[in-house]
Amino acid sequence: MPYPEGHKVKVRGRIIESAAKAFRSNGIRDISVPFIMKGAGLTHGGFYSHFDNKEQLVSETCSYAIRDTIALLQKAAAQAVEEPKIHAVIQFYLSPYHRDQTEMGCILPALSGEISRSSEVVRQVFTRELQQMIDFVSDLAEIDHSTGSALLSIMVGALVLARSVSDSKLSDSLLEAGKQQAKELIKKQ
Amino acid sequence: MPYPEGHKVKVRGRIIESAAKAFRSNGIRDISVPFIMKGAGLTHGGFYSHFDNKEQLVSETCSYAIRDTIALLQKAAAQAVEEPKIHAVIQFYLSPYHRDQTEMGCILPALSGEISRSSEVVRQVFTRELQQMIDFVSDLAEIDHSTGSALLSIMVGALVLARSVSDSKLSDSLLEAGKQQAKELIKKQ
DNA sequence: ATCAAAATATGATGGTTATAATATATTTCG
DNA sequence: CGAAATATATTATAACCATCATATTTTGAT
Repeated sequence: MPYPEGHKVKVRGRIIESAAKAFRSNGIRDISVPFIMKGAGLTHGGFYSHFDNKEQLVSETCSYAIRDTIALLQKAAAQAVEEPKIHAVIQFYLSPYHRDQTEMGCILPALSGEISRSSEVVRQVFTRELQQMIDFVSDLAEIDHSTGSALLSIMVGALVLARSVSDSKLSDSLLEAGKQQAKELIKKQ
Repeated sequence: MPYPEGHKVKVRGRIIESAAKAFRSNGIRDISVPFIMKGAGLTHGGFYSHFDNKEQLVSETCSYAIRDTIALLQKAAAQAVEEPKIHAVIQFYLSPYHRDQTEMGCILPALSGEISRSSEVVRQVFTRELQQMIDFVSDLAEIDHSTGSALLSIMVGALVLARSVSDSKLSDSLLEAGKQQAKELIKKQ
């Protein structure tokens, strides 16, 4: 059994990380397998010994990236001292920083458009992970899942619009409006 | 001057309509120039006598499609009899019908992900039209533009998530939650 | 009917893509 | 140190794309 224990698993992980970065800032369709492999420090040929095809990578990357996003938001929540944790999450999510750092942030605004046109398999994976995301925000805000869904919707919608707009003032105001109403939405319950 | 008066303008319009349909249900990157031309009843070669390049078509199609969407929502508003017009718009926007008829609906959930990664020119056009959209919903709901932005955000976010999910129950509940909170959001003012 | 202009079609080019087949390099174990 | 196994690289293929150059068709005016 040549090659160190778990070597392949590690490389596979690196490919997924590379894909997650690339997909977040450039979408799925615009990123090629060779480019992803280069990002993992490899050449394109080896790809198919790790994954059956690009679709499988997309599925696994989605799953990874949402879990990664939840971890990121958990960290944001942990930073809260006085304010409610959910406020810290909203504040971070709809910050100019998160808007501009597409490489690291939540995949929902970046990829959900493309996911909606993806294969059943990809969408199934996405569905499972989105549930987790809804659970996370609902629990944190101590609201029911319906309100939690709406909270996530406003966060995703505001961020995706803020990113599409070329006028920075309008972009900022979309974030601000989203933040304000997201907090209102929680209060009501 | 051969060919009827305004012939070229009409054909150009048909190309844009074809592009709007195709982009809405399949995204920009996944739709080729030959495919768009076929949709307009033409072959690919003539494309470049109508547009400088694909980017220019994308810009004009964006502009057209948002104005088209506003018209669609105006029609929905006109249908309202008892309820406030804005309720009718929200009801339509977050309906299963609108979720499933990607070919005709609003382009924001379908394309804003890709727009955010598009060229400055495209994003400028998008910005101008999005402003119109915010004006439209704000005026209709008689709310300020900040609240109007948030209203649009929740509508877009809920629809894009509802479209990405493979479980129809979750999808429906995302729409429902969005509708409910969208209406709450207006009430508060 | 015919002609010239305008619109469209055909065909070609250079690039990129996902994927597969084959070759090479790397590592552990004997 | 050397052999076998496994991971990675190289090269190849077939499809598709945006764009361009050239040919053909369509049309109103003569």
